[in-house]
Amino acid sequence: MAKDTKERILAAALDMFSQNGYAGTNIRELAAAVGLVKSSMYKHFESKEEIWNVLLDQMIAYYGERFGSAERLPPIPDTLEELVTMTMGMVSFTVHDENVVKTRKLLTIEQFRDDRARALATKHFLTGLTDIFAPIFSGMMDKGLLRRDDPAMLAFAYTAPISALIHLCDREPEKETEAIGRIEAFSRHFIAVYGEKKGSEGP
Amino acid sequence: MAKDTKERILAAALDMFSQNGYAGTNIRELAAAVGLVKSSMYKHFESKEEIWNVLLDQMIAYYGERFGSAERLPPIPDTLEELVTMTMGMVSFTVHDENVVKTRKLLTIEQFRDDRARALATKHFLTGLTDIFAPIFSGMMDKGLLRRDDPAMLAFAYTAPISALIHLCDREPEKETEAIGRIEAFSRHFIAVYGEKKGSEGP
DNA sequence: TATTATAGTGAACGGACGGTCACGTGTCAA
DNA sequence: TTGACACGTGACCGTCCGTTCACTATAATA
Repeated sequence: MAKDTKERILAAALDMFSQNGYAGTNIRELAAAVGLVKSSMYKHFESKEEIWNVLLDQMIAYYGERFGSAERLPPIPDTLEELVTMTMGMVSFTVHDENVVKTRKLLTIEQFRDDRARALATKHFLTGLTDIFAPIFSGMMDKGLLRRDDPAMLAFAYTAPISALIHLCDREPEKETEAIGRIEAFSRHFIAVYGEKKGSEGP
Repeated sequence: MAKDTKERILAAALDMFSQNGYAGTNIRELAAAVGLVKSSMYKHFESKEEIWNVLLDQMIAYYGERFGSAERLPPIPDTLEELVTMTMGMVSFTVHDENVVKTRKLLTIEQFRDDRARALATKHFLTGLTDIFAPIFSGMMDKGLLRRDDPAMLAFAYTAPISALIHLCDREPEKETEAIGRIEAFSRHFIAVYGEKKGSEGP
């Protein structure tokens, strides 16, 4: 119960910051959440702001190694149905993983106060998703599964509505089932609109 | 400089709450922003929390009279191009009107802390938009401008990406021009995909 | 064994916070 | 003229905030 204290503090900070925001969180409660008293916090961090900065460092690093580098990309689906399956798997993860949910809430709350949070929020909510799906859709077009079109535009048209419903899950968890159902319905609508009827395309 | 003080306090509160959040705003600065000293605030509101509640009352009432009641709906476009024009007009308003922008930021920041903010956020960011566009698309289908489909699904597929880019404007105002350009591009993509080539439909 | 580093504590700090109050105005009705 | 009221102020209150510090217990090092 010694060296991991720092990490436990960061975990508690993510929890509390994501719920009450930076300004709405105080060191006493944060310390209590890890079984310490407030003065002990300063053995591990030199200020409340440093906790915030290290937490953001961590989130940025995690995002980078998880989505940033080339070719951690999922495989190109072989059928339209596979796209739906893959999508629902991703959604299920992102909606149920505690740390991912808390990270999203944190970025939502603090995006107007901190520049690094602002930049990471744009990645999480917008560019990151299209960057993942544009190459997928491009590959599916090559396989003749989707009609030829601008992959980036398709990726945007596909991910933005899904992202909106993920935000709904964050905001109103009791609507999660409904939201996930709507995501699947939207995904099927999407393949109905953009999918090619025939799976072949001459050279 | 007497009776409108209350309203000026509310305007300043919207401004500061939307920037720094409820917890990050203090009465002294809020009072100074309207040229008062903090003790004077309590002639108009009995607590900081009451300011918050009245402000939310106001936002809910404004939303209700603006979008809530039946038939404040825009007219059904007669051409696909008109849909683009109408959309861009709405977007321009919602991105440039100071109070609308501040309201959106406030709801974004406080949606996890206050239940009424939570509910209003869902209206602003999700259901309100689809409720406006579903009947529009339904009407356009009747006119043979859009292919027959579920109007609610189309409205969702149309408004969610636009909403995502409006959020981008709120978050990174320097990207506004780019974002608005992308909205128009998306709108044209949408009518290219869902629009009927011929403007007639037999009975 | 003596020394040093680490992790934790309680008490205390100055300052900022939300809120109260006695008081001074100006306005307006009786 | 008087009284009541609305609005604004400076001084002040208790509390909570982030932070510091002298101190202790423990465990590794020499």
